[in-house]
Amino acid sequence: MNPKPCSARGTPTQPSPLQPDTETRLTEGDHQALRLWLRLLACTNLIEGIVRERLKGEFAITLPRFDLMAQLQRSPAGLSMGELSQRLMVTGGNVTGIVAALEADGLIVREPDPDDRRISRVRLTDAGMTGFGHMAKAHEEWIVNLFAGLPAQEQANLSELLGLLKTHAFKVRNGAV
Amino acid sequence: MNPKPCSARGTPTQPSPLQPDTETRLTEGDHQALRLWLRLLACTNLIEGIVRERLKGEFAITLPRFDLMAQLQRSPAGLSMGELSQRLMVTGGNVTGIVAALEADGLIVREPDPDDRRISRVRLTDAGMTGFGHMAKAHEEWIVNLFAGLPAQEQANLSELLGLLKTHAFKVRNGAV
DNA sequence: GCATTATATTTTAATCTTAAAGCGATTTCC
DNA sequence: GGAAATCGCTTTAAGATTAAAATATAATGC
Repeated sequence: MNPKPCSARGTPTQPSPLQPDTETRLTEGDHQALRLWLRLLACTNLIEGIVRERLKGEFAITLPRFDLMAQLQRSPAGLSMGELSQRLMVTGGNVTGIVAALEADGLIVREPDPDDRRISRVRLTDAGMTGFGHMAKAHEEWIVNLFAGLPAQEQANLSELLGLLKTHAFKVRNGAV
Repeated sequence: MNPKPCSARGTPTQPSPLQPDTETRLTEGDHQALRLWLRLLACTNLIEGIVRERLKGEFAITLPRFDLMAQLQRSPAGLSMGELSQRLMVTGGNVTGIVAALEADGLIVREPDPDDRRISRVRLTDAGMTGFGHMAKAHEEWIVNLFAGLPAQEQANLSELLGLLKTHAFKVRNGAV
């Protein structure tokens, strides 16, 4: 049996993050699925850590703020807090905090909805649009480079396998298995 | 171009977490690597969210605490704070907080090192060992079931592809590409 | 021996995150 | 038209996380 840990972020002792290799924690006899899970986790955390680090280092922005701006960039007419919550798949209270931070930086604005006084409409400012354009371009390049270790055919393969895994995991979560 | 977001946790508006499907945010013309990255992220977050939810629901424990106990279980002689920090790949300050919480629950103990007064030695209590045994057994079963959608051969395949991806991403991070 | 440097840990301030409670505004339904 | 339910959002409390500063101990180098 020999139980194993199951998460992995990306930072060692004190300074500088990034160095996730969850797999060092493995022993003979572990179940294949457990090993695979730790590798999947290590891989995702490695890449996510790199993206976070670069966003912070090159654009002084956090990943959650980048993600929120990405949603707004795709909806130029603006989104309500609730729509942001759904699309980012986080709680409403979380959106409240991130929106407040971006608004304080002048990257987004909130306007009252003329028809429903419960609703706030959020959209990018001009500064937000310009800034996000630069970030998004760099971000896409990072991802393409990080995945360049796999030829296109292998990428398609990986995507296929992950699709199967996701579909099955969804079923398990919803009690359908 | 059409820049995309790049993270995904697992919770919608207000209550109940779990529901990550980052891929709904995709548009025609996105680069293959970007689509693959979002799928990888969605997959990992889906599974991690399920594990967190079950650990909380069935054992009233968080994932970071489970991971820390897993490390101690593998080192019956105990580990220092610094060793825990390295193995969990988180900062020392983070370990301080998690250890404090587990100690308050009586699952672990901290003892001074007889030779070096800077060092704290941390190990599972009897209650911690017993409790972790149950959790680890359930945890492994969850993972096996979540991955049961892929036959063994496909799992080996996925592992292989992730290995290549991880190796390449490491190189990119370290400036070797 | 003593000053300097290095090591182990904790503390602090920020950020992100959730769940739950609270507050207005709107809709429903007699 | 008014009570009740619902909806949209914010606030609060708890936890995880990092970076950086602070503290205490140990090791090194004259």
